[in-house]
Amino acid sequence: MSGDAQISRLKPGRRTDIRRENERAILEAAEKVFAEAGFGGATMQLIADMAGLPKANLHYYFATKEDLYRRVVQQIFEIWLDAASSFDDAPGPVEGIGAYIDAKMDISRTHPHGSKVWASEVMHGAPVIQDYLETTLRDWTDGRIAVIQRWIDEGKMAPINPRHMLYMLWATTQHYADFGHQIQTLNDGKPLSDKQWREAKASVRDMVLRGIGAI
Amino acid sequence: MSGDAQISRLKPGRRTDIRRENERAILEAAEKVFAEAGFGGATMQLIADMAGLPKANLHYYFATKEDLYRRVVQQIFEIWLDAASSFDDAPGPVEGIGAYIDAKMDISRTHPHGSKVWASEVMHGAPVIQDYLETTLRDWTDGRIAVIQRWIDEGKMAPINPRHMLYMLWATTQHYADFGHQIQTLNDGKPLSDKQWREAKASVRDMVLRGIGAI
DNA sequence: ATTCTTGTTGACCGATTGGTCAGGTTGTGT
DNA sequence: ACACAACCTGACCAATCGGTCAACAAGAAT
Repeated sequence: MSGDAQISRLKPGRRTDIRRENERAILEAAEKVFAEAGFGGATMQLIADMAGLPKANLHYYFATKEDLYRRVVQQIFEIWLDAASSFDDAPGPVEGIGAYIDAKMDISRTHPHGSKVWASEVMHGAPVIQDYLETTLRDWTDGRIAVIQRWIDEGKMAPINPRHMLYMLWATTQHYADFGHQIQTLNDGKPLSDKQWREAKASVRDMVLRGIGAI
Repeated sequence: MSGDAQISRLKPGRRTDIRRENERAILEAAEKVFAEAGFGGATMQLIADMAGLPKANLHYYFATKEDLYRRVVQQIFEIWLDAASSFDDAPGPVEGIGAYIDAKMDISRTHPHGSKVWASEVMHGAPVIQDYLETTLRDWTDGRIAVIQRWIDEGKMAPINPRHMLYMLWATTQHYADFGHQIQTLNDGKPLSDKQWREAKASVRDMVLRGIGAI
């Protein structure tokens, strides 16, 4: 994951920059292609074309198609985990869950491709990130359920089932990324405007917070 | 779509039965394979094996892979449209939306594969059912939004945005099918029991109905 | 019994795929 | 100037794919 910080650090180095830039371009292109075509439908040639590199060059940086795919999936998972920090250090559900919804809605807008790749991965049985689900995600989920249960016990929200609340939250926020095309079609074929996104965020936040009796 | 009701109807006919049974077996296998591997990852050979037929026989009933895929997508869409009738003839949101949630949750349990195929299709830009989104789905959505708006005007629920309420409803109910694997992993690797499904349905219904101020 | 339609299938084909590799170029340290 | 490592890439390959086809088997109609 991270272990190359010793060799030749006199200058930022053009060589290092080349590697970093090419890997970034490949990952960006791969995220888009995997999202739009799925793992099976994506081709290394298409990713290469979109990244502006010859196909053989992709295999210089990423050994196999699966390695590249794995990196893309890990990327969105880490982004989501970072956003989850909104949950901590909150005095109650209105602040904690409200901030979490805002963060996840923002990610759905800024990283729609990653969200789709994750959804596709899970739908296909999570062949490459099953261990993440069983360790990191499970631990995170259990921790937040405990926090929510405490808020319930303190009378700060209705006695709902915390687990199903999390599912509703995940489902609703990610829906704006995963089903973005359907939403756009129902919006006269135009992407949601800034104003419409603000209304979407406010609607989701209000409905969820009212649904769990926090407001 | 439907136009063979004239020729040779003396008996139910073994030939007709063969065709119906084979098409059914192929569609069932295809739904599963498309859901688990995506359109690009699915192979006609795999579908044939699962249906218990030689591959060449698939092309006798369905000309191309895309034709077969199209039929699978149309199937789940019609099932959802049928369930949407729960919405009509309801005196208020508690009955109408409550029944709709129940129906969609039941479908997520009984037809998880179809739901995944639909999700995958939409995520990839709806290449084969774009016209359905622009016609049937749009009309249906506009109609229900009008009903919901009427309920709001009659003071039967809070003045939420009907469109975003529908999105939350679709997202949450279909999440139990599309992300069933993730839910199962977080349930100690075991599928939801009958009791857990009842609790899921009740949780979703309660949170949504409370979220829109109907209870 | 003969004819015709429907259903069945192994063998095959062109196209595309992920991945390899040899031989090249470019930048870096000495 | 030299050597070395990192980077680049056209050409190539075995495997797999969707789809075709000719030959055949089985019911139905006459």
